[in-house]
Amino acid sequence: MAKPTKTNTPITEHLAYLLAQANREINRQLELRLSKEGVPVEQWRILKVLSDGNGHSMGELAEAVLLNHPTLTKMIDRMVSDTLVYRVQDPNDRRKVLMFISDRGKVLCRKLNSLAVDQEEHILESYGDKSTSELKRLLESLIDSSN
Amino acid sequence: MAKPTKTNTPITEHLAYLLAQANREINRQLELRLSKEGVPVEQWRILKVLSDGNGHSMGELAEAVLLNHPTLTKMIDRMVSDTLVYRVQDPNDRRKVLMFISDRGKVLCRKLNSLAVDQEEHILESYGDKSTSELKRLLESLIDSSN
DNA sequence: TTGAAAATATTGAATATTCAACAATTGAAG
DNA sequence: CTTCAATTGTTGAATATTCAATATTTTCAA
Repeated sequence: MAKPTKTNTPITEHLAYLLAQANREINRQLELRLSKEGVPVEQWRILKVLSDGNGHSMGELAEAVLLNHPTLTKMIDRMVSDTLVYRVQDPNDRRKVLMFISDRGKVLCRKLNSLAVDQEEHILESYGDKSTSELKRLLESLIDSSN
Repeated sequence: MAKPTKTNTPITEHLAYLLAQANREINRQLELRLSKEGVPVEQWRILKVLSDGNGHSMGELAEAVLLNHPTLTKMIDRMVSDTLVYRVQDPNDRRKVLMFISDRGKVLCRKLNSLAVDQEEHILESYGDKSTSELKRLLESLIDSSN
């Protein structure tokens, strides 16, 4: 008795592919909005994390904004040039650098937040309240289960 | 009467962020498996799309594997060097190039498929059957609603 | 207390991606 | 038909990312 031949799964049915596709699409839309202020998505994330007013080390930041260290260092260099953020050496551990958001950064961050909120609202409209919160829940739990 | 102050949404609650995070994690795991054969995820996708044996134009491929044209061209150059795929000029429209998978490509693709299936099974175990299929359904519908 | 290992951030070279310009072909309007 | 705009794919320069090596500071064991 032959085992039923496994139909070769098309790529569009792989979870990894669906995630990549959805991520790409949503990110593209967000990028489009944020480009009104000429800011890449990653910089918005950085500003948002720093906008709690606390100092965050580079390692912490890299983790939070999903960038690896050297990439973050170079992006922060640009943001320092633009006076959106600034570095302070951690007095408690001088290996570390603490990043802070500047006043200019805060102003920009508020504008970006409202652009991002626009997008979320747009998604809620076309995709629905229920689906959105359910999707978020499932994504969180997937992320959890992957650690 | 003051409108209730909107608590500034932390970044971890944005759909765009959750998608990026989940995508990154799942992709990292897949990358790890495929690295056993020394092949990047994008090349696996290309092989998988081409493994239907039909010719696919560069534009079609770029769309399917989520790469933009110049990036795809250069990746295909590498794959042609590795004799995994080959180019044929489309006889019906000589602007187009049709890509085909080679025998060597097919052999590699089968190995990669089984590595990818391993991963999907691993996800099913830790994350659950029900959650996985529900997540896939929601992602598909999000992608649909974004077009 | 000293010295080796670990943690943290940055740098520079190698690699990859993207943008804009280009070349070739097709389609379609006049 | 002819010409001009649109489509398709590639190229080269500019930009960004990554990997490996480095410098600095801290931790901790002997």
